Amino acid sequence: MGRIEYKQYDRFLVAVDCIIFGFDGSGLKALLIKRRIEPEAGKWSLMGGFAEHQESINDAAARILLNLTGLDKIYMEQLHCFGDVERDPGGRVISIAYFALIKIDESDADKLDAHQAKWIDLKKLPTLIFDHKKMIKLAKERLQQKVSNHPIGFELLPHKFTLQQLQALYEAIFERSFDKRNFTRKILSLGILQRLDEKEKTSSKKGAFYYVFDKKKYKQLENEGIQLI
Amino acid sequence: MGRIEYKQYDRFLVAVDCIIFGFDGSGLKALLIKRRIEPEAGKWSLMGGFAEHQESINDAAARILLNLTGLDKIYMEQLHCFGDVERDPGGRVISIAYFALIKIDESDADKLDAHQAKWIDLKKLPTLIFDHKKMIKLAKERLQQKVSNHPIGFELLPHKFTLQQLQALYEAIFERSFDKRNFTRKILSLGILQRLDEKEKTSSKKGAFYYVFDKKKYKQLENEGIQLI
DNA sequence: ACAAAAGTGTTGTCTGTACACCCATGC
DNA sequence: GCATGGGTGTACAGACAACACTTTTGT
Repeated sequence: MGRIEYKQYDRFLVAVDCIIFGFDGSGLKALLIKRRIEPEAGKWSLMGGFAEHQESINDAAARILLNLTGLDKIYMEQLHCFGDVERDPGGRVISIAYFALIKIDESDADKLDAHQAKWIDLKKLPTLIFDHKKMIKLAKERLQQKVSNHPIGFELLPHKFTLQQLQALYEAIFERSFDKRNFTRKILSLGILQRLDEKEKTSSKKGAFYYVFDKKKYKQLENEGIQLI
Repeated sequence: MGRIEYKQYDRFLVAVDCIIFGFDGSGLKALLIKRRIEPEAGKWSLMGGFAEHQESINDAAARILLNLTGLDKIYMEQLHCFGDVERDPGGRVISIAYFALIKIDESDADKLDAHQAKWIDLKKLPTLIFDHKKMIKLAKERLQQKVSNHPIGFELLPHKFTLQQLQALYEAIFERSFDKRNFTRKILSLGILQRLDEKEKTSSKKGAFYYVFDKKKYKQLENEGIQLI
């Protein structure tokens, strides 16, 4: 069966835009670039690109993320297809938005520089091209929802982290504070964290234990679903 | 600013496929058609069509739904973009899937006949073309999730309905049974149902009160979020 | 010895769940 | 008067939220 049908229908440019989240200990950040092509060259933008025929849309998203950050095997999830007629003044382009969670210090600094990419706090977003601000807003909502039931927050933290870092992350994502005692009890009761014998000593004299996320224990729980927040 | 850029990139056919849910008192149903174009003509399929340049993707979905059912102003939500390279043997087509909830008796029977459309119980799906079964599976999961927090289930019921119909709907969506007393208490405690003075008398001698969904009261609650299940 | 962050328990309230009987009516 | 589905209450258990003091150790 050849690819001979469907001749008479309109064809579209298909863009992929990536909302890349990171966390540096204080606020939740998105990775933004200075756009290099017209229209709107020089303006703040999400990292994006056009899908190609020989790759799936998911693969296109992975390629674009790799291109900017040098990272692959990253947590990434399709967000939404944005398909308004006038969303891109450069043409009839639909955009499939993806959001990704990366460890902020693992990205390739040279590549980021080459794209003039910056980590920008979600509370201090500049003007963005097209519908990119809407995309980020939706991505943040989806992240909140997802994080409530899945332990994907760990994708944003270093391999080992303290409970305080974890709590700070959740507070940044949900833009609210949690009671330290309740938070600790809840998280530990899930049984998906493993305490190391090592302590983080830079931010206190007593020192705080490091923990690691135990993926195996989580896999066991996954089907029942977990309630984190 | 003309539409002169982006010349060198690949262009895609963009399909829209609609998962149309309905409820007839027993099982949850999806509206399927016999496909009329090659490839795979004559096979069971979701209702779909190609997006056109002068319409948004959302508008395309609404057009396709109207085309099949004669209905507009229907609850419809974008589900996911399916973008695998080989998903459609007829060409490099990406598909944006939408799911819709309609009142099964309000659809236009002549139009359904014209497309050889049938309401098929989700538990008895036939073989479907392409990735359509995957689409339905994902749509059902999304419906469950959405219905847990939003009163969209009412879109599937007649304007006035009994508590038993409502419970049967939820049991069909979640594929489990609920305790009648707990279900009634929970639903009524939300304060979004209004009891009519009228009773449904065909299925019992005592008769069951009709209720209507009170949209205004729901709007007041919407921001807090509601927990239905 | 003191400053600074780490770590830890108890109580009351709310929410979910399990469970069984009387009611109204048409026949 | 009886069969049929309609409608209702209670008690227990688990989850959540509010709340403050002691511990460790580097200086």
